[in-house]
Amino acid sequence: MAQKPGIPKGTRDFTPQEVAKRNYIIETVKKHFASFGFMPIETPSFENYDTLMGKYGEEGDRLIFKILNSGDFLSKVNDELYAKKEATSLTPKISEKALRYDLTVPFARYVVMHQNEIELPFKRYQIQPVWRADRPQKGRFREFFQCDADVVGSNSLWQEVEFVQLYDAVFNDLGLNGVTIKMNNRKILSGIAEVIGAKDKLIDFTVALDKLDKIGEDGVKKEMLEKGISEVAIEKVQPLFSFEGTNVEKLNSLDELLSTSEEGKKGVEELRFIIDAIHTLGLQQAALEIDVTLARGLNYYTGAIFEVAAPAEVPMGSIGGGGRYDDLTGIFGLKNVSGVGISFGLDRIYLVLEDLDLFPKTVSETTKILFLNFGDKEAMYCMQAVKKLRENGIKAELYPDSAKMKKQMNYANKREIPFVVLAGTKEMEEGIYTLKNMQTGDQEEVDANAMTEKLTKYI
RNA sequence: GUGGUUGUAGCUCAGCUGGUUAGAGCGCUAGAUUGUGGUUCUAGAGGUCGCCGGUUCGAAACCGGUCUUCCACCCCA
Repeated sequence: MAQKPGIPKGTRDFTPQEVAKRNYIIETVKKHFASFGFMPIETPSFENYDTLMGKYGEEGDRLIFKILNSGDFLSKVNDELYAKKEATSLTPKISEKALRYDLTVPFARYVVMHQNEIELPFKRYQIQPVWRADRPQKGRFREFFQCDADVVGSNSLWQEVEFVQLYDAVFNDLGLNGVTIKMNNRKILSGIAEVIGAKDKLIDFTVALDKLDKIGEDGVKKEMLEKGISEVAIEKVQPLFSFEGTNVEKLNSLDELLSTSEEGKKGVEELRFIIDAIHTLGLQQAALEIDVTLARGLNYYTGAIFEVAAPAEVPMGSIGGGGRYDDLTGIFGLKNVSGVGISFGLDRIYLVLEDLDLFPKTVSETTKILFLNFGDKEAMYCMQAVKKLRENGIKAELYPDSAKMKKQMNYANKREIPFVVLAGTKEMEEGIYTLKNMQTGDQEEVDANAMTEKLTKYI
């Protein structure tokens, strides 16, 4: 009985054309990572259950794919626990491995495990798939790639400055104009919460504020009230709802708003340093913008927060993000090591480039020249030329079967191969090849050397 | 995890308030064309109507469940 083929939801197959385009993005990102001094590492696709759980909040725990233990895993569960049918307490008993959820936590684990062989500050990049048991929708998959660059072991704000430049360099190279690099600082958010007397509600406060552009001022206020933030407190942050102006103007208003908060002032100072530096150094095409509503990844970011928005004309969420975490390795026992990093969302960048038709036409080009097959004798004659072309770096191939000419020509056509060669008895006698240009339809008789030269020039 | 949406030929989709033999375009195969592709013409192959169950004399169509697609929420790249 034939099985109906399928793949799990939220996963995808990639065609040769898609792989070529994805590789183009990956190669571009890698090139710039390397030019900024980052070195590649790789970590296993699954980690110990305990390494991942509890690192991404309650929501994150739910979205981690757990791997069932091998063997008769249920036999070791006691009846009482089993009878409770409670996933949170049962899961750790039947699973001790889980699929990688992001690249940051495995990196923190890596740093701690390899601390004696690492030279600080350590700059690494990592391009690997991650998995989330999320419900898929546009630009959201259950298996997707992250491209991360992080530095650990340096508190210097120059790192943040470098990351802004790195974002700019990559998106500029990809020809993606009009991206906005949004920046915020956890200390500013803390400061605001402190000033309005809602320090204990920092997370609720920022999650609500983060939705400003989505649900509007009234929606945010409503949510804040529901979360138990007082009306008086909300009144104090009124300026945030209409936070306009240049970056410098925003910094000045923040200074004023946060004058009574030490932590808040520190945050503004950090942000000012980065903005000033970028202002002096300049960016090629990206816009750098302070966005006080930015609150992503709040579970571990402690300083800078980055997020990259696609050009306004594309309906797509963030295509990159990152931030600073002062003590990420602390949970694995290595204290006082600060890290800062950014991530590129490969799958979403792909969709944006596709949408704007920004992939170079050459990325998916394959074989340049196809030799038609008229029989074994002729094929052998062709293979000699094929070999020579390949030695000269030209992608060439012979049609494997002595099929009808129409079929072979059609094959070349479908694959958009620009040249075909017809070589039969006549050509073999004269030691030449009939070279046909598939675009113009022109044909000419050339010897192997002339053909190689012509193809080399064509490329 | 919550709410909605989608599924018919390889692909994109028709298919009337349930009615007997489920269609189109594109693609595919063959021929017109024995060493010349794209265009044209002719013929042909190809479907458990996502899956399971129910209602009915009768289900692609109605109902329930399930899987899948896409969307919103939650959250996030």
